[in-house]
Amino acid sequence: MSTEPVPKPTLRRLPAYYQLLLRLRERGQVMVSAAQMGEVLGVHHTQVRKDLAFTGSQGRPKVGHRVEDLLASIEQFLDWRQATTAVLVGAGSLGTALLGYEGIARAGVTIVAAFDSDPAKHGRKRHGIPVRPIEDLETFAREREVAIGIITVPAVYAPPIAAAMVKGGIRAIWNFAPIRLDVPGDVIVETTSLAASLAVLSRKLAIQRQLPASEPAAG
Amino acid sequence: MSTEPVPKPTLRRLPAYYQLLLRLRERGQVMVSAAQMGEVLGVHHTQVRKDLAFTGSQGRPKVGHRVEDLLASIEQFLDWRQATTAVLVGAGSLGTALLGYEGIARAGVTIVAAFDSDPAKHGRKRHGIPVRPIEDLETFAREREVAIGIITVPAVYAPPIAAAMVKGGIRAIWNFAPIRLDVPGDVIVETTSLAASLAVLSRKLAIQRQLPASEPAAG
DNA sequence: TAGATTGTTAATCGATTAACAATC
DNA sequence: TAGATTGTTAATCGATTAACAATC
Repeated sequence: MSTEPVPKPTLRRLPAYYQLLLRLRERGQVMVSAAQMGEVLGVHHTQVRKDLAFTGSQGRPKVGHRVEDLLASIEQFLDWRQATTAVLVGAGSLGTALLGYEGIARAGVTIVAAFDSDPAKHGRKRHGIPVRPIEDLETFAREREVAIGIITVPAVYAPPIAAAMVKGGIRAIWNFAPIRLDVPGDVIVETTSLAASLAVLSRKLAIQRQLPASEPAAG
Repeated sequence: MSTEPVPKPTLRRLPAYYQLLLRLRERGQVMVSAAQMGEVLGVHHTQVRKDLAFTGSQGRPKVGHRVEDLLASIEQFLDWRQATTAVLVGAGSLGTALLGYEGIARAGVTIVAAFDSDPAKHGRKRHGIPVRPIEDLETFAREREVAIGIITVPAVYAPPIAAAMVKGGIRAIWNFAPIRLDVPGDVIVETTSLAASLAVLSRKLAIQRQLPASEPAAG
């Protein structure tokens, strides 16, 4: 596998390609063109070709790509075949949803424990995953050699939890709190925000409300 | 309110600023500089200034911005003060999490009903919101003049649901399915993907595994 | 073969960062 | 005042789209 830099937008599109390919396979389709994939997903065909090229997959002129090959290329490129363990901190509404999110399993990631500060949740299970006291996080992570930490707590609590994760030897943090996490350079942090997406929607709606009878404007 | 085009990344950062400002206000802080905000959130200070300028907020040299003013500017810019109703289709794991997500209420959006194809869920409530048969979606949307439709179903089911929403007069769709939704030009579609973020993390981890003892690489 | 499709190189577009003048 | 901070203009960087040669 090459470690060549890949545009972040490319990485973000790969799961959409992957899920489309799964659907095509299910329908029995063997070959697919970049144009077809782009059409279904709303991505320019040139863009699709570039993205797929990054994964190392090769197509054949006039024929397209083998669905099976593309699935394998994406899996390998994202290292989804590698079994990886994770813990999640913050068993609230979003956290619980992630515990049941099949996209995590698809990426080869298994959440082996959840942690929460609320004693009422300790010992209970969410989607079959036990909830433990947050004090046990560091020890648990170290002993079980956990690779990924998922943070779904309010922003103020996120930095100390990240620190405990790092102490516990965690290699990567999937952060849902809107705050910068200060970690050593070899620890990966990927921050996600549902609110970000909602803000884009809010703004588009605000503009639409301003322009009642005309066409929608950009921005 | 201006309808000038605004960079999408700017819109996506606004909620993070907003939540930080809420925390600062709670701590009793009255003024804040772009540098401070950028420091906490990991955003370049020039970027913060540009983003805030889009909302129409003005700061004072040597003093900074009033926390209260920034909160008001962002609320107005995103039209969060406007009461808006929404429905959600797909009361699974992610859908249920969204029903309990406080960020939606903060944006002035109230989810008034959820819809699901599973009869076992009909008449039940999730986070206090009733789950109804999917057949009632269009009529409900029209009668209640619902503005936003949230789609949290598998990709194959998303297009017909989007069509029903459009028929029901919905103005904007928040789409969590990895598929393009074909809607009239005056209907807003904003597509979000949790898997996208996980793919970025997967790739970084894959590269880290390839370079065991050296520094992390890009891409 | 002809033509569809791939894959790559060049051009355009958009966002971020740097530089700097304005100002409290 | 001096210096910190704002806000804007210019330069850089990165991603997308267009053009086109290669090829099955």
